[in-house]
Amino acid sequence: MTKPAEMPPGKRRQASWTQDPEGVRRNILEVAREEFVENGLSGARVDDIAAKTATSKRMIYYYFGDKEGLYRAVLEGMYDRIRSFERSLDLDALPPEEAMSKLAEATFDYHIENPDFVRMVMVENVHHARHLKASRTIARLNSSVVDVTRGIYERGVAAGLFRSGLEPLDISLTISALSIYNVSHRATVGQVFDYDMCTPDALARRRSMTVAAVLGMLRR
Amino acid sequence: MTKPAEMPPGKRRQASWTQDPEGVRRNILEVAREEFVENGLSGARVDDIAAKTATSKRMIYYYFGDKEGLYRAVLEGMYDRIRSFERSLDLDALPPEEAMSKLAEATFDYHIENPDFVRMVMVENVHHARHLKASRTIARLNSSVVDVTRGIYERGVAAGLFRSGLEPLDISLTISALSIYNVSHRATVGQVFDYDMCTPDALARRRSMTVAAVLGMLRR
DNA sequence: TGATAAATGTACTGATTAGTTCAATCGGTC
DNA sequence: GACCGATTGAACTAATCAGTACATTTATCA
Repeated sequence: MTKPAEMPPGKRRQASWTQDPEGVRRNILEVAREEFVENGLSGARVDDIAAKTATSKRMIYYYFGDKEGLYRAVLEGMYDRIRSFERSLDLDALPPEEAMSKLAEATFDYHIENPDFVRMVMVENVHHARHLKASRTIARLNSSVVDVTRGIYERGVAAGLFRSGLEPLDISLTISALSIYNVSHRATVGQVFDYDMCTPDALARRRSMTVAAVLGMLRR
Repeated sequence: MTKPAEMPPGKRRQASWTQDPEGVRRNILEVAREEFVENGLSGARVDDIAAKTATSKRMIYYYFGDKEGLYRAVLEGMYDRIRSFERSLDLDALPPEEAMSKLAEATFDYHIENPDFVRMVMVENVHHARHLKASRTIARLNSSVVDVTRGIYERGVAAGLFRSGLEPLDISLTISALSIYNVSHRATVGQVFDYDMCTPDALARRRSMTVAAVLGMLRR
């Protein structure tokens, strides 16, 4: 009760400590996410990550092997999250146009609320998705959103509301493009056009324009 | 006439050399563009750039001061190019819907044909547009495209073709989002959905969907 | 309780990397 | 043809950084 009580919580235990593999792992992953999202893979520093951790650099290598292993683990975690978001979508009960609107809005909102994911995907694209390729967990766990989109689209075509001949995947990609852009290009757009896409007002506009664009593209 | 004739053009002059400031500058910028586009700012190596140059590392620092100065110069060059593309647009003679289609298509094509620019903008966004901010040349030389868009949009509204109340800038951003995505996210989409957005077929589809989305969003 | 494996801390190292030093050479000019 | 600023080359350096060696502590279980 002499020293431990005054420890800044989460940092610097010395004489005695208790094992907590899962906690250490989580802690490292959290810090690493912030650093990779902020600085990219090559910009992030293992020493900086370690310093912001409750543990030491040693542990990073113990659990994740090397810097890229850590990066991959962060990436996988983020894809896990969005996959579970996609699985949570349940739009079968709604009429086609409404379902498609809700799908676009939910996707839009997800990206606004998860800028870290958007930035990580950007970083990964700069690296030509090399680490995505290397990850068994992620590869080929793909199409849940596309299936949702296909379902809605086909109902819409059957109901005579949507024009036929479109690829569901293309529809998904259009929604994705319009959703991601607000986050991914916020900085350059902000600078070049002196316009912040992420104020509540701007977001409301861009959100409704996204829905309008998607539905406009589908209607016959 | 003894040595110079057999020099691999652009590399390794030694005993004697001829001054060519502009050539050296251009050469460095070209190589640097490739490297920054491929590896990002922190991923690019000054030594690698120098090695691929017809000149030496010394010259990089002589002309550009430091790594960031070189990066900024590359960035500025790319924005110069797209600004001149934007100025070249002349759509006033066309009826509003056709003009808007052509604008969307031209923007789409520009990004497909200039993946380096798209990637550089991505990199810059990862850095929160810090270098764009620092560049006098680029800052505030903005809105030419938006002016073009506004012109077309207002003609369309006046003609009763487009619904009113939209922001021209938002229309520009929608076109931009749909155009950039194909290049910027080619790698991750390719991996996650096992789909190459940049085959001729895929591009044709995405191009026409982009036009459909933009017009669909504008029509009343 | 003692042996063993898992988890952790401390201190170090070899390589890489941005940036520099110093001097040589070129292209004009007077 | 000598002088001077602009341009260039080759080798060097100080700092940074990913990764490691080695020792120590904790938990588990027989």
